Amino acid sequence: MCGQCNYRSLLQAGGLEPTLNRLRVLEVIGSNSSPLSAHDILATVNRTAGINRVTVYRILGLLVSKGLVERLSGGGRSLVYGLAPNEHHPAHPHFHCRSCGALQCLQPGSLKVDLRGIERSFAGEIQGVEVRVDGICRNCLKRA
Amino acid sequence: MCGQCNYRSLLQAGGLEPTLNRLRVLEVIGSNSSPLSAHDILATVNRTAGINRVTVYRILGLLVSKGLVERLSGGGRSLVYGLAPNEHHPAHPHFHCRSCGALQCLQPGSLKVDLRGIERSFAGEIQGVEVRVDGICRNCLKRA
DNA sequence: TGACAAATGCAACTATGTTGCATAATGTCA
DNA sequence: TGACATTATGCAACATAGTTGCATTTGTCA
Ligand SMILES: [Mn+2]
Ligand SMILES: [Mn+2]
Ligand SMILES: [Zn+2]
Ligand SMILES: [Zn+2]
Repeated sequence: MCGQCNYRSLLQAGGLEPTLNRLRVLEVIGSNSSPLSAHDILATVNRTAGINRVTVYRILGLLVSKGLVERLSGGGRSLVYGLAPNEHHPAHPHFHCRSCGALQCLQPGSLKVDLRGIERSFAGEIQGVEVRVDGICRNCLKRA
Repeated sequence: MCGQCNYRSLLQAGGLEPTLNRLRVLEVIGSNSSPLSAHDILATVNRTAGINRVTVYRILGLLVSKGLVERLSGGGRSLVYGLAPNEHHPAHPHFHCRSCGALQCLQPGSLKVDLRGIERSFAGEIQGVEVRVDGICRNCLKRA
């Protein structure tokens, strides 16, 4: 979630024409409190203006390839999309509820990952680390 | 990968009849050096004896629900399956190559995750943490 | 053996994501 | 501005991953 990002500038910084569709997709991702699936992004954008499913997938691919958006495993069958870490948005882990499927952002720094061991012993190039905590969310605990 | 597991006992410990299909699926998972997709498991089991695709999915669901096998995000569209952590198999992170898609197990302990911050601040029940490191593997680096 | 339950197979289906190709919108430059 | 190229979008078809309903087979046990 971000109140400080200028999405038009972000797109231009990534070398992408700031078309209306791209702006809408990026705004939906940026204004949501947790990462969204392509399906949810499509549905949300569609509430204000028509957009094709394939266009959404293509825009998501572009945004990820330019580093504006990160693509994560949602814990289920679909991938989810959130703003990529930047100066306003520190990287952070996510929590996936195995009961209701909800996904939430956890505090940046709430979970420390020490990469030094891998960086020493691993022969490839490390580009990112995804941490997903799984369990039962508070709401589902109450219901049970 | 495991040379020490008695798969038949594992199944029985999980309250599952040790049918041939279940044994074969569990052996394929247990003898591979990295987690496998349902597609790969099906193909491997099929080399020695016929088995239906749906049966494989159902067995995988059972093995996961009984805690014998863990289901992970493979970094792409499909989920992958590996032996669940136990006394012979400490939990460990995985590496996903964005170029060739290969998945490898990393050393247990090569990447330390400190859960204490979350355990203090998070209201739900934490059941597991999945860590996936993404990047370019050694082979793909050489090729480039 | 016969009754019952559990496991498997098969067809059809859903969900998610991709490709090829046509059209529409936009940018470039004379 | 008008011609032309480039880029973005839409649409249909396809591909892949996973699920469901229901019939058949296999196993358990009295
Ligand atoms: Mn987040
Ligand atoms: Mn592993
Ligand atoms: Zn929940
Ligand atoms: Zn590779």
